[in-house]
Amino acid sequence: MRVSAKADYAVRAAAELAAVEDGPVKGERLAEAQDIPLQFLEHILLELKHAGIVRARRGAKGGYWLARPAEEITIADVIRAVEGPIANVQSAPPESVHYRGKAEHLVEVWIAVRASLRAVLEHTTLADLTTGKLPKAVKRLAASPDAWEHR
Amino acid sequence: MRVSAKADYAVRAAAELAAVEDGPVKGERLAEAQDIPLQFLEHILLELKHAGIVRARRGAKGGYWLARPAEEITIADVIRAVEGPIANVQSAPPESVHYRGKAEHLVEVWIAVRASLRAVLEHTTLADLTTGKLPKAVKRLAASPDAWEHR
DNA sequence: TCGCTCCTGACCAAGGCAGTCGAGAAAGTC
DNA sequence: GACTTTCTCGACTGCCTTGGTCAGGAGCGA
Repeated sequence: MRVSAKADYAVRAAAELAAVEDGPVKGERLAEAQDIPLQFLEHILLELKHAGIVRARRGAKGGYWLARPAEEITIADVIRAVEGPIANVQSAPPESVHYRGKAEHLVEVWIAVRASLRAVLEHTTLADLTTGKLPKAVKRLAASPDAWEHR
Repeated sequence: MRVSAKADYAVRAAAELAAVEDGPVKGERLAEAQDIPLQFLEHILLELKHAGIVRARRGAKGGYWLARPAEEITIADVIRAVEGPIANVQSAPPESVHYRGKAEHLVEVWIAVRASLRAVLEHTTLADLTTGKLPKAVKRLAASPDAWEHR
């Protein structure tokens, strides 16, 4: 139930890419802008490339750029690219686990958990993130003061 | 973004306890009912005890029982007892991280993620779970057919 | 062909995860 | 008081993930 450094870095780097439209940005610049260890970031960018989220060119004037418009890439896409499926239970998708006894309805709870995560992550795009114009439902969730409380 | 075996086990054991009201249940019976390795389960039950969710007595006729009524214990309580805070980013609470550059609004997204998890987990009690009468919002989330799709 | 930048695999330390083991301490039961 | 039952709890283990670093290679542009 936590967001790994890798996922966090990946989203931040992608956001940075979403904000520039003129040509490739080199890894070094992304690393500086977001304060991410360069060599680690390069691994992450490679995964994003393999997932078809980012493109890259080598050599002078090389760098990375988004493969699709920022409006069409969601945060969920980025996280899945580096972390695999969201909200697995015991490394298996929730719909495939089978509960017995008094825990039968637990599967519905995990499904609901996943659905509510998706509701946030699949509807927020990189464009939303860079402009700050988050979807209304997300804004509403983040607006409540006790969403900011620690517990 | 995954549910650990420990959290899953903890909730299942707690659900099993919620379903009996007559006296203590021994660890062995819980382990069998939910198919959980006994010795591992005992560690988990101990943590639940330290968190004040469960009580225990040793000796013949000993066992475990819920410290409070099942209607007053939420799944979030149980998960926090064994896993710590829900939805941390990089092992720190989301409201304490500071983003720069184009990722500034990311903090709101993580807050929204946490809030939406809480909306499910803090409103579902052990009583809801054993009776199958989940909160309406949770039912609604789990009812959508594509909540069950893999992706 | 030279310099730049990405690409990739190997490696590493620390810590978490999912348990197992074994000795003890309390609570009955006879 | 002996005995059994059951929780308590620390130690230990093997494996995997996390969060990196390092070194070399491969493609690109000039």
